[in-house]
Amino acid sequence: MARRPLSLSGQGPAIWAVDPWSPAAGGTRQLLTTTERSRLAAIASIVQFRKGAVIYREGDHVDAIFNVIRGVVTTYKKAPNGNEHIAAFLLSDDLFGLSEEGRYTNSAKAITPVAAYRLPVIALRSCLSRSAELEFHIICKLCQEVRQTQRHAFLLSQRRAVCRLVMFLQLIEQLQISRGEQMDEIYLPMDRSDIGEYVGMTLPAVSRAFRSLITRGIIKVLNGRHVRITDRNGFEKMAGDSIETSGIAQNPSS
Amino acid sequence: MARRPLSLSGQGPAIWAVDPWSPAAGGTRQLLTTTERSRLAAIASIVQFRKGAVIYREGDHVDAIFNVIRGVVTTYKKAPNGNEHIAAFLLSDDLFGLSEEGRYTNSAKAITPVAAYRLPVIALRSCLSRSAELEFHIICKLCQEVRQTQRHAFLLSQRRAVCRLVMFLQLIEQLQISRGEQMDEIYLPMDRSDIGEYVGMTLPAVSRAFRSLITRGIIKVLNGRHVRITDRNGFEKMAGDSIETSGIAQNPSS
DNA sequence: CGGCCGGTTGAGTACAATCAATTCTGGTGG
DNA sequence: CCACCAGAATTGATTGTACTCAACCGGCCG
Repeated sequence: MARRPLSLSGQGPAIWAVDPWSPAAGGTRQLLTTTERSRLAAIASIVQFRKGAVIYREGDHVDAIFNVIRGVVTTYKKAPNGNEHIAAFLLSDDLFGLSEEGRYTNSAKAITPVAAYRLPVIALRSCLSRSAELEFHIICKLCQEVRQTQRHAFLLSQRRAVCRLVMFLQLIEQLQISRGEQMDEIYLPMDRSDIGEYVGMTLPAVSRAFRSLITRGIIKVLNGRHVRITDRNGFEKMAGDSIETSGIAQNPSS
Repeated sequence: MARRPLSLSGQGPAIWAVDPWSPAAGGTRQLLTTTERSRLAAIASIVQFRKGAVIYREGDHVDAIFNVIRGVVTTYKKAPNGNEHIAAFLLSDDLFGLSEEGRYTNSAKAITPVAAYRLPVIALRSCLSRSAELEFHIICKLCQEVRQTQRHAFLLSQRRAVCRLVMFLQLIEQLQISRGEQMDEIYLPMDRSDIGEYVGMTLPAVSRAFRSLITRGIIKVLNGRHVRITDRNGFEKMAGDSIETSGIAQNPSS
């Protein structure tokens, strides 16, 4: 909430993504050059939000987009029946503030304490129009965004609950690996309810799916938020099974 | 399949989308100027596909992206259990060929006869790097893409089948309205099976959901592919209900 | 006419939603 | 330090919905 002029934190806005076209150009990395970052810093301010704070609401007039520095943000939408659906988790170096005809298409809230750059669209647009290079980097990030959202949709299309949960864990793990964080265990910055709203199941169902994986010896959960995969093979298998509840290896006929 | 040098069909590649930031700048419209289109035409070739033809496969090396001229394309992914999941339906003036590190992230196939521009990425990149304006239009289109994919995910997060189907019909209707096609009835260019793979249900379930809407007098189906909404009010209601099977108007307490 | 394909319908079952009770956990104050 | 509380998370019992498998229909083409 507290908005203050850009101080000396970081080197300016940052975008973490992968070039869609260069084969394996170092995988995911920082796309912006230092000059681009400082140019963006010139138009940005830093904003901070407490855990739980709503950053904007669906339908609000858009005058800025955001770039996460620290913490976790979710974008979400209320279903007509009252359920909330989480569209995405945004981590550091992610962008958020997607809009349509000048209105935000989702609401956004901080699920941890958050610091972010606030980039006014007017200034940003003129900044973009002067640099094809910078725009190209935005294009790369947007492609990343589309891929991520497609993976989310793919996850949601799975019928079995455990399967959805496993794919979710894979998603988060992939995210953390690409950011170079610890690879031996998965850290979940969100609570069970958030997970449920993301994977399209109720809170009890999330809990049961976790239990199912634990009793099968596939994962181990430490503080509720630290997950360690104890049976990588079974884990991957779990992502794509239809009915085979236990290991009753039914022959893949046809 | 038949690739031939660009002839005199159309005025070159086209992109149909909405500027995310200008409030109601004419809604969805043609983003590219005629000079941009002819500049792209210079590097494009026209390709055609028969109904059912696979255009590329997930994991193939990427050397071009595509811009639909006529017909309908789907991008899809095979689930580990064998189910196919449709990520998107692409219509005229849409782009497809999303990739990651030089590999297509989905497969693509024509579900009707299709004509498309084929834009080699190498040429396209150098074309983009010379025009910030053009890149900005691509950015707008990508934002559109993200929104559309988020709507898809939102649809998939709904639990009731009829609800998903109604949201699907709304999606298609919205698409056709924004393109200025006939608004009195919805035309479905895809078959029931495709619908099922998009909305995450089995073919019988799709059929039953249609029947449910028909017997309730909410829609009327003509040739299987032409849908007319006879009870707009009930239709919208249907999009967001939890259990209320019939019209047992239970008071919206709280 | 017979087969094939897209689509519909029917019966039984499995999975997750619902509602509700209970445990666990972290934080607060006595 | 412990009792207490509130919120998060787990577990239990029941019900409903959509999946599965299978039969059936209607149009189209050979």
